[in-house]
Amino acid sequence: MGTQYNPQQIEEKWQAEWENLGIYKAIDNDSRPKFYSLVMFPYPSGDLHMGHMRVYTISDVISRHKRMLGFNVLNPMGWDAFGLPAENAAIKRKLHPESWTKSNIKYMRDEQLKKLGTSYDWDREVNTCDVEYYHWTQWVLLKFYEKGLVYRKSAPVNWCPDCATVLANEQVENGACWRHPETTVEQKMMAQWFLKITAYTEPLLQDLDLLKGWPERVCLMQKNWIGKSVGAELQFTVESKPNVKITVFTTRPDTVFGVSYVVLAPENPLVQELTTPENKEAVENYVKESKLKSELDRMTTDKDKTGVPTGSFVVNPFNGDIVPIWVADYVLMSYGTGAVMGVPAHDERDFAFAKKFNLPITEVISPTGEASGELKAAYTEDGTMINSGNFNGLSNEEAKQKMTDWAAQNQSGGPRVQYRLRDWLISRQRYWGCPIPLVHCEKCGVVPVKEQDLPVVLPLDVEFTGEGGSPLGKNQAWLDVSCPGCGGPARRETDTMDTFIDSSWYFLRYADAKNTKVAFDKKKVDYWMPVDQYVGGIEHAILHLLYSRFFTKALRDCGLVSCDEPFTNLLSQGMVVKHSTISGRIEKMSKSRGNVVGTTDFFKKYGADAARLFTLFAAPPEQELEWSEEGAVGQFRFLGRIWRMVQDLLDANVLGKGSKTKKYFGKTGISSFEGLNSNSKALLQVTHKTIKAVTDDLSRERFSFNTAIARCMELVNALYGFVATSGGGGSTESKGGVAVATGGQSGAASSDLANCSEKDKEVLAFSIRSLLLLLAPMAPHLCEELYQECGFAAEGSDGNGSQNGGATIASIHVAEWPGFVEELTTADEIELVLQVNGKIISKTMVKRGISEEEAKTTAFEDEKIKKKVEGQTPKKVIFVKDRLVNIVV
RNA sequence: GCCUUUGUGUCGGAACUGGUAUACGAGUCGCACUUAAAAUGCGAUGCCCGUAAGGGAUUGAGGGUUCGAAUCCCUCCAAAGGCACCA
Repeated sequence: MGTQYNPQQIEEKWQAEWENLGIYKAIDNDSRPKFYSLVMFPYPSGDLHMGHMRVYTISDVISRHKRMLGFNVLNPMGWDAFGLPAENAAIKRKLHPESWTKSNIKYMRDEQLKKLGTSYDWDREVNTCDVEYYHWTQWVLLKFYEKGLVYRKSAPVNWCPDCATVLANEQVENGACWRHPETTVEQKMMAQWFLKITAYTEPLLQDLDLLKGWPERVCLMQKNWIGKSVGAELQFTVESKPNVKITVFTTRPDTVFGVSYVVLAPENPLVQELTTPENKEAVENYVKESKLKSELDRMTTDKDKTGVPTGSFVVNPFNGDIVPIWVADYVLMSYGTGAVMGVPAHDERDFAFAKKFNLPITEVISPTGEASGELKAAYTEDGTMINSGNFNGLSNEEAKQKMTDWAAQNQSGGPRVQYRLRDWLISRQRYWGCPIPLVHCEKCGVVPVKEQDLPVVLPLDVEFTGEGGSPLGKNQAWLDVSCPGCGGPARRETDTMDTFIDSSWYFLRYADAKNTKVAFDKKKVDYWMPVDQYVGGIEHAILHLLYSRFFTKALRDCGLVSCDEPFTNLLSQGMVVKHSTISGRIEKMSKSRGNVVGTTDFFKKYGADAARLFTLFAAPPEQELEWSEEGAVGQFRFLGRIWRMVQDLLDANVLGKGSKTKKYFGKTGISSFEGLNSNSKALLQVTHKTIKAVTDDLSRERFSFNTAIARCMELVNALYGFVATSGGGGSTESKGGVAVATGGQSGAASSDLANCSEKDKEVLAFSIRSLLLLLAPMAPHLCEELYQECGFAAEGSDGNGSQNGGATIASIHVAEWPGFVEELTTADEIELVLQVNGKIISKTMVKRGISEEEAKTTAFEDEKIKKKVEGQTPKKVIFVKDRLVNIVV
């Protein structure tokens, strides 16, 4: 029997065995309570590193724990396989995107995810670039088309020159492409396909309140992204053209008496119409200049305000004031009405603009109710209305309401809600994506492909030149099609879908992954959905999570699913960072930073269990984790410590098949101190305490894997102490109520254990069994191996059943999660802290559950306390049960 | 500029609803085993004063609430992230 812990010898063996046994298969419509555990599926880029492994480890531990708790667990995996890198690899290395993607998937699945010891139900694997999958992506899009959620419009769009395609607003960060932070996004006017996500703005916003299991910051980010502003629309009639009105949106209708000008965005079509001949040249130049500016330049807040007057004027409907119309690029055409009213006294931007161009500044809200003379800055706080006609004297909050009402009654506007969220631009001028199932007919216009003609298959025989648009546009045979409407000549849409569409419904397909008739069976989806626990990176706080919420609501309205929200609970794990020798800083693990730790080498050297444990132990899941070789080796040592102890006990016939010790325990195992000596009692107590603590740590409220492992380490330390003392060598002393060993050696001593009482050995066996069960979700291979070797597997049977080699092997991963007895989780003696004025003076051992009276008496009898309170009368004595007595003098 | 989060030993981090600050691990040191090293087992280890017994300060800084604050409140400082001319 080898006593060396060698993960290589056990890990692959068990991975194969688990697959054989099929213990990770989810069962549709099972009677057990369901638990849908989901992890954001990866893009098959080719090679996962330890940084990637964190999210899979966390999600896997949750799944395994739930399985042991008796849930019917769905823990699936798949591939977000359409996307640019595949296409770029095709251009660069002359590989077809399909073969490149497929070989990456094979490697990542078989050599990386499986070797991590994950518990996926691979029968439900999905791959978004498989025609069996994207067939249904197209089908879903057609459903949305029927609902009027898909439309084409010509609009200024974000163009990334590096990707050679347009991007959605959500994919633009700081004016640059989300994939190419160095590449400034250009604005282009193009006819593009959009998904009407704005039809769901309010539900998307309101239902954030339902997401109690989401991190607050994610909800907040979505809320900010949706950007609801409640205000009013006000209309200003053009003085020279009474039939032309300028509509502005404002959140501050209360400041309308302070309007000293109105500004149009340079792109506003009214600019041309309202510019007087003498201002024409200046305005045209200004508009031309601002078009040349990049989005990024225009967005910088701290640059000087620019603008030119149009020469026209408008009438303020409230007070009849005549104010000039300006053009300025601080007003954006894409938000609100593309026109704003300028109130310098109460808006910082307007204040800067008015100062620069010497426009009047009229104060209409004052904190004191009196005009404060010359303002040095805009006053944006609340106050009392002044200089505002009939509204004077009101609070500005009241005035907001009353003035909006007034505008509505006088045909000059009314209440209006404005959102920042805009429709989702979904077309991409790229090849490696899901074809859009629409055709362009000369006669009929845009016509959807008939359902029975789906899928529109992406042709594989195309040429990749890397220049001049999508290869689809050059594939004449694919391009030509007869119109589904009139049968006449028509042309396929050459744009493909944004890959975020593929990932907006993949979690539904897992419920019924192999269905060839429909996208998914509604019954199955309704059984599994919503996802009970989703785990993924914070980078998708807006993008993927908002899109998926939208899809779920839209599909619900198509009658295809029943839930309102797809993901009940969300865990956003932190990044894995490591010191980079390139930058000299601690940075996110990535190839370009040269700080990656590969999986294969690590698994070979220390095993997947050690990798998993370190990832879980080094930091709480939401926090950043710094990879450290020493720390990881520490976990390898911990596993070795368990391994050696169990092997020694097996060799000594204290455990395992050769022993007479009881191997099968009920859910709570040994649940009484009866007949135990002090050593066994202490060990049993630590065991129950550990079961309680780990159970609590793994619960959703905490997901505190790091402390769960720490608790297991304490149990192992206690076990070593027990073996040493009970074995004969060394003596025992009590420290904090727990027996600990001093001296003695485990290896030699364990053979002495054979002479221990059966009762002691039973406690030891129970304790070890509990340890293995608690650690099983986190270190699945080692725990399974030792569990089987000890013969704990045949629980419930008479113990003679075939174990290794037989068909009836009961894996630890389907064993029942251990229970505990509350009374046995604490020692009967506790340390009572004695304080004077909140300072610790003394400590003393007392019985657990000591009464207030007794505790106080004990405190006043304590020598150190006596000395401290001597000659003073206690004002107050505070007692906290089983914790402390505090004497206030 | 606005919003959010986080500041605890040499390092990663514990301390759940205010009640023994520094669990667990890493590192370092010592002892045992060994011809030796590694591995392993055992022990020590936040800081200052002290030979010791013991004492003192301490959870980014300062203040407050409380018998008692890492934890609650206020101000400030630092770091990370999000939003950013959104009217």
